[in-house]
Amino acid sequence: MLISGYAAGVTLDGRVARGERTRTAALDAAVVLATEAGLDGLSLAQLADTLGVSKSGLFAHWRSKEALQLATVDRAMQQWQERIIGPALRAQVGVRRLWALHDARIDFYAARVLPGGCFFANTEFEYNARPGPVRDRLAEALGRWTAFLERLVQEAVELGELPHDVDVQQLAYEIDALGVNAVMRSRLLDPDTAYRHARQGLLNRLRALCPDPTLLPEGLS
Amino acid sequence: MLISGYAAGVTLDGRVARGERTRTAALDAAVVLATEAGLDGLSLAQLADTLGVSKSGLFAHWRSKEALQLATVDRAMQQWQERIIGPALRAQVGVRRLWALHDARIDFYAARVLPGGCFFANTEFEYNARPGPVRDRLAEALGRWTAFLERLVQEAVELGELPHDVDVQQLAYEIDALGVNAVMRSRLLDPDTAYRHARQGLLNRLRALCPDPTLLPEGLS
DNA sequence: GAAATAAGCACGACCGGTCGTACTATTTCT
DNA sequence: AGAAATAGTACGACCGGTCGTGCTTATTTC
Repeated sequence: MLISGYAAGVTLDGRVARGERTRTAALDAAVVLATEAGLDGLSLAQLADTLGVSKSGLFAHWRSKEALQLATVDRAMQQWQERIIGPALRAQVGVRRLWALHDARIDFYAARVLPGGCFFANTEFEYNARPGPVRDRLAEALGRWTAFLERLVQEAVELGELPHDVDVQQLAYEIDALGVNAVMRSRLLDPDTAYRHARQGLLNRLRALCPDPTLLPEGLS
Repeated sequence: MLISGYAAGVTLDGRVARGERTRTAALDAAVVLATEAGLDGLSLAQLADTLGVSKSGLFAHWRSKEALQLATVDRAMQQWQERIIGPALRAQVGVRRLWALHDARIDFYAARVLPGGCFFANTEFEYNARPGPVRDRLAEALGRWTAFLERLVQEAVELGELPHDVDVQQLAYEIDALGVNAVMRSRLLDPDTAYRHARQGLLNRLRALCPDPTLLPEGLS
């Protein structure tokens, strides 16, 4: 949502314009803070204070709070892509990539990159029953994530690393469920137990399904 | 948090006092509204309007918003007990009770008793990173629910309906994860698919573990 | 190369509205 | 009659948002 500023946020000699830098910094901070306080619960004053910027300065970049919220969701998707999906794609396709994805996700939670937990889990529950553009964007993000997970499972099936009669959507659902529950419990109960259960859950599933044990990581417990 | 009113909220002839009735009605409404707007996001004005009562009327029953939030959590636990745990306890102990619990939970979500989804899932994600009495109460609620789930699994093991080497906590974790994910996805994506995956997930697990197929419900798909 | 111009950017002050909360008066039930 | 329950009212703080102004930076002109 670029209201003013250089086109595409770069100067003619290719450097990143000042405004573009503050924009990104603002969104990065917004992702962190919104994960703690909620996407709606985060006040513009709080965000502005954290950035050392005035509230009106934020309105120079986004025409409304909702526009900033949408941009924050997009930024969080980028970060998820870089932090979770990227590493997974560097693993070999198939069961190993599926495991790498799940593992990267749990690692991301365990590293407390976002002290508030998971941006998407938190905001998706927050906007469960709040129709509007933000909810739609979050639903789209969830849909894309689900489709990606299913594709990874599908690839493992097509490689013969998982049985052909496995229910792809079902397995993808269960993997995601393990992760969602992990981030919630890790913030309210014992974190290590939560992470262990999330990892062990997928490991058990793969052990039961995958005929080739060399594709799986060594035992966890 | 009873500030005024008849002791124990009953009159001398045993009827429920007026204030006690409005208190309960207020908490019931608060559970519904907080599930939609968040426990913190719900404003006292909105709650008072819904009840046809003035804001200050609420302060006669609870000294602060936080006190009302804590009472709301307690009320939600009561409802969960009546709606989910109660029906499960009427099923035969063991695998059948475990299934009844999971099934009652999914039914509860599917019936949209709370249009906003699940009170506990929503608020637990909301208070993930907000230390204080409310978060502590929610953590306690989650801990109790977890312990209950684990006890049901344990009972099934002790009855010999599940193998003795099954990881009780792990299985309980996975069952809960299926339910949590179901309520989230049912509000953002296709509800029926979410419920089906949640049910099928446990069914698959039990089919793989339970030596006696007569204890399981008939196939779902 | 320097001066002038224009655009991008951020600021402080301020708006109407709503938040949670307190205090007092009045109605309603026991 | 007296206690309990509720309404009315006011408050200070904070909410999202607007506006006019000045500083900084890039581009153009001389």
